[in-house]
Amino acid sequence: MQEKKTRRSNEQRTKQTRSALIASARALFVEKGFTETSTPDIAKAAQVTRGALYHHFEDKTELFRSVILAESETVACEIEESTSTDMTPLEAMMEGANAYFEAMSVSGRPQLLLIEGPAILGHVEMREIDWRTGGEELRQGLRFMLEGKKDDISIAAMADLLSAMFDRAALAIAAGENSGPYKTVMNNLLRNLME
Amino acid sequence: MQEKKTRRSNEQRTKQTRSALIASARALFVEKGFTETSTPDIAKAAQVTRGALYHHFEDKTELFRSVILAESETVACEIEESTSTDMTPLEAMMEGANAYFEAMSVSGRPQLLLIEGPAILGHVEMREIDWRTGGEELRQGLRFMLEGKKDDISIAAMADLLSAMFDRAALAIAAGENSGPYKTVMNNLLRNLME
DNA sequence: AAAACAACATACACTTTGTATGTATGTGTA
DNA sequence: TACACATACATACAAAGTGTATGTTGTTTT
Repeated sequence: MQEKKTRRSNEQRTKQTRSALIASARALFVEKGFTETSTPDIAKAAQVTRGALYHHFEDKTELFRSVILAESETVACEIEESTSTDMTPLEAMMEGANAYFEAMSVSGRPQLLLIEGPAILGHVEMREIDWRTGGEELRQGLRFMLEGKKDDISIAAMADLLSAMFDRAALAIAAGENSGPYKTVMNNLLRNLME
Repeated sequence: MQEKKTRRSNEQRTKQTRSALIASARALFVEKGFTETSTPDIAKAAQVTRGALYHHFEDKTELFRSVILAESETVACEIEESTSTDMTPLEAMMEGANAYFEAMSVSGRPQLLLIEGPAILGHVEMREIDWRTGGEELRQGLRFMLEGKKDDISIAAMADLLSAMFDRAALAIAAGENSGPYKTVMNNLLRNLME
């Protein structure tokens, strides 16, 4: 009759608790935003106590950071998997763009990565995370496509501006706008960059 | 000897108190962000009590909204004043672009309008505010420039994406990046849209 | 098995928010 | 001018949330 909870190694305990917290936090952050989400609620949803939360994360912001990092890495992986080495730079760009939109169509991602993230962690840190997780590929692609035509500074700026458009498109689509026009405009723009 | 505070009409009292609160709130929101700014601090800075704050604003968010609206309208005005009716659409666009960057170089504006705003008020409301205060002019300009070449839907999408680039450029510049490359890329892009 | 450590749990002190209620100052009217 | 009323503000309070300090249970090490 006694509910002897299965014996778990510390490693397992940590992994499971952290996962549960990150998953529950993600859901609540998406639903109500960072500030409107309380640590008691997160703990409740993850079926642990606040003590566990504060044992594994320095504070609420640190937990948020973990959520963002996980989300960001997922997106980066999905983009990377969509492209292969035997594509032309343009093909890779186009495929990457599609993969990005696909990845960002997962519920809550635009909100987390493009709205809450910059507000809570700051635009500068979010930009760094972006670069580490996928944004660099965009710059690489541009570099190939514009070899010799532009200096590196301009290419960096262009990559930044381009990714701003991708982000805005993802947000608009998430907000209910028709995806067609946005995707068309983006595709045309990429193509025009090649000439 | 007694500090008889000058008799003020209710209209004056309201105007002064609200102004003081909005000004102090703006400064603190820029300095520490919305969530990290407390209403006691705002009231202290404005030299009124929290009672006054909650008398004039429904809650902290409503005060924030007022700050954002004021800021947004200022930017819109500065852009509008920069253009005149005797310019070609392209000229007006270019001038408007310059005016935007100029306006967004005021300390705290990118943070308020592009980061905190979307997070606190939501991306959808911020987009509406944007349209009411200046964003519409961008769409108008595009419509002129692309008369007949594109349908209205595409033009709306393009305007949105274009403004996303402007915003990102403003943020990058505010974050310390060199403004040159960003402005150059934006100018070239606008020019290329004309052909 | 005992000590040591990691993973939690509980209790508390503090801050913050919004509201409810009280006071003062200005305003319309007789 | 005096009174009634409305508006602007002040104070007090209840509820909720954050992070920390300290206690307890489970796991690992020796």
